[in-house]
Amino acid sequence: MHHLFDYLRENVTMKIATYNVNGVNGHLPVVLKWLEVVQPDIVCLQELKAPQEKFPLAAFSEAGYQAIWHGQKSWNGVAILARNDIRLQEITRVLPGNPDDDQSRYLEVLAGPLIIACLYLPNGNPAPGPKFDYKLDWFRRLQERAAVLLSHDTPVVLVGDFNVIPTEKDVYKPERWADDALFRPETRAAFHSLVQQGWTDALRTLYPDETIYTFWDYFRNAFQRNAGLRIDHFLLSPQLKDHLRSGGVDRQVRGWEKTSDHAPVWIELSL
DNA sequence: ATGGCATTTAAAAAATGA
Repeated sequence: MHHLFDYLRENVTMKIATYNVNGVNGHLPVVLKWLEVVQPDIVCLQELKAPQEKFPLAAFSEAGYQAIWHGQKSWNGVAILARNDIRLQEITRVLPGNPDDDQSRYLEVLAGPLIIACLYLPNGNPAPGPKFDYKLDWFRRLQERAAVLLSHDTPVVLVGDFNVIPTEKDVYKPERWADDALFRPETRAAFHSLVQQGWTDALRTLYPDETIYTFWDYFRNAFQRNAGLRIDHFLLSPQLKDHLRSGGVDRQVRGWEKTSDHAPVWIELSL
């Protein structure tokens, strides 16, 4: 009976979403409304801005989701939600390589047939400086972990807020961002080098030439002017490349009241 | 070059973000 159930469930489309919520409690009504409308199977959240004990588990349970989360007081924090019929199991909540790193920015789980690594890469501003050094070192550690993940047979999705504008196409005014930690050559090189391991940038692959933004800052009517950035990404391991069916940005959510400065991004995989 | 806005923490103003 269980085998039959697994067989049936694994031959459907799985919708995976990522959303930097900029405060999971401050923006909880928006997150819940979006979940109800979109009903993704798996959701990666970043910037919880909540300590471990203040994660709103009850609200997500009521919405039909189980959760694993790694909170932190004031800043950072990542979580993975999965619909209740999906087997969800933590692998690690630490990005290896720096025992002194106490920032909650990485969570890796087994979710059904997939490994999902939910990440919130450091912003890195101002650059140059110690924060930029931390960003690049975090990137180095991520690339090491990503290589390990690629060496396994299980398909992997690296997903979250990378705080990287990969190309000039991904920012409304590239010249304004030349010295920013999200767009500096070192940052773009690190992202490019990661992708070159064999990952597929899902949204860019689906829409090679279109303007795709996932973030609009709160200032100067950035959303209304479409002055945005593409910094939230899905990277797919080689096994998943031919299973990518669709993807997009839920732009409308950015227009809601009391909303995050990011919009949710999603893909559909046929498994 | 700066600041525009928003969140959290915690009780005013600072730190952080991108």
